[in-house]
Amino acid sequence: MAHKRDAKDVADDEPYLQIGEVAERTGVTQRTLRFYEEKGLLKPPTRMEGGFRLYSEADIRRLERIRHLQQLLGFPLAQIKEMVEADEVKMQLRAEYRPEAEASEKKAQILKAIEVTERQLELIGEKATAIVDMQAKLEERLSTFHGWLTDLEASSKSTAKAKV
Amino acid sequence: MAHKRDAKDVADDEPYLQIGEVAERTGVTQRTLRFYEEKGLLKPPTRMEGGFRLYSEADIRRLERIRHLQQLLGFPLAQIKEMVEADEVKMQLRAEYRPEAEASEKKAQILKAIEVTERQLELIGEKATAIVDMQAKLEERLSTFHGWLTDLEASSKSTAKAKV
DNA sequence: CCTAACCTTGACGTTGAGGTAATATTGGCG
DNA sequence: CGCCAATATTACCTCAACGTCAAGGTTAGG
Repeated sequence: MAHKRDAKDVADDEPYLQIGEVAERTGVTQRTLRFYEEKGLLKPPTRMEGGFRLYSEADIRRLERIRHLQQLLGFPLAQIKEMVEADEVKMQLRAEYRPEAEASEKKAQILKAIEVTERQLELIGEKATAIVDMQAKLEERLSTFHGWLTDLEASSKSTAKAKV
Repeated sequence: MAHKRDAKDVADDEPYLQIGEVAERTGVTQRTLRFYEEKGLLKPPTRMEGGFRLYSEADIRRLERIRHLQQLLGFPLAQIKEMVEADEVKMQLRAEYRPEAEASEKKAQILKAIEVTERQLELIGEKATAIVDMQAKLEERLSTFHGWLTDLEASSKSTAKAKV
C-alpha cells in the first residue's frame, strides 16, 4: 500500500490533502482538478516544496460546489465560474465584516453582496421558473391519466353489471 | 435504402417546408437539422423525388421542443431524445385513443402513458427541486442583505443625531 | 541510498455538439 | 433548354471538457 504522507509544512493544524486523496474523496479525477485550476475555477492550491498540490477543506468545498452547480444547471464552466466567484465574494465579505467598521465601508460591502446575489439570481432565474412549470405540467398530465384510469375501471364495472 | 413509403404523394394541403425555410423560421442551422436527424432526435422527414427534405409542422414542433428542452435542462442530446420520444409516445396514444376501443386496450395505453410520464418526471425531478431551493436560498440571502442595509441606515441616522 | 507509490508538466486523443468547405444534384424560372 | 440558387452528401475543423500516455521529479519507509 501507499505510504501515508506527512504532508504538511504549512499549518500543521489544518488537514491538507494531496490531489490523489481529493480525487478519491470527491470522485473527481486528478486531471479534472488540474483542469479546473487551469481554467480558474479552483485557485491554485498551496504546494509542498516538491511541488505537490495541497488542498484545503475550503478548496474541497469549492470543488463540490462546482460539481453541484455543473450537475444542476448544466451551464458551461465559464458560467459556473461566475457563480462560484460570486459565492466567494460573499464569503469574503462575510469574513471581513466587522461591526466596528465604518458605516460607509460596510454599506459598500453590503451593496456589493446584493449586486452579486442579484447576478446569481439572474443566472438561474429563468431556468428555475421554466423547469418548475414543466414539472407542474407533467404532474398535471399524470394525474389526468390516473383520472382516466379510474374512470375506465368504473365504467368497466358498470358494463359488467349491465351484462348480468 | 429501399423505398419504404412514397414521399410526396401526400396532399399538398399541408404546408411542407424545405430545410432552408425551417432553418430560417426556427433559427436552427441546416447542419443542426441534419445532425439531429442523424442522431435520431428528429425522424427522417419525408423527401421530394429529388431527395430534398420536406418538414411538416409536427416536425417543426418537435424541433422546437428539442431546443427548448436543451436550453432548459442542459442535458446531453441523448437524454433530450428520451424526453421527446416520451412526448411522442403520449401524442401517439392521444391520437389513437378511441372511446369505443376495448377497455383492456385503453387501459394498457393509459398505463403506458403513465409510465412514460413518470420517467419524464424522474428525469427532471431532482433537478427541479434542487434548483428551486437554490433559488430560494439566494432570495433569502438577498433579503437578509437588504435587512442589514436598512439596519445600517437606521443606526447611522441615530449616531448622527447622537453626535449633534 | 533505493525503491514503490505518488506527483509533476506536456502533449496528444476523444466525445458531444455542431461549423465550414467542397463537390454533386435538383428545382424552378426565363 | 440553360442557368443558378437551394439542397444533399462527404469530409474535415472547432471548442469544451475532460481522458490517457509518456518522461521524469518527489516522498517516505527500509
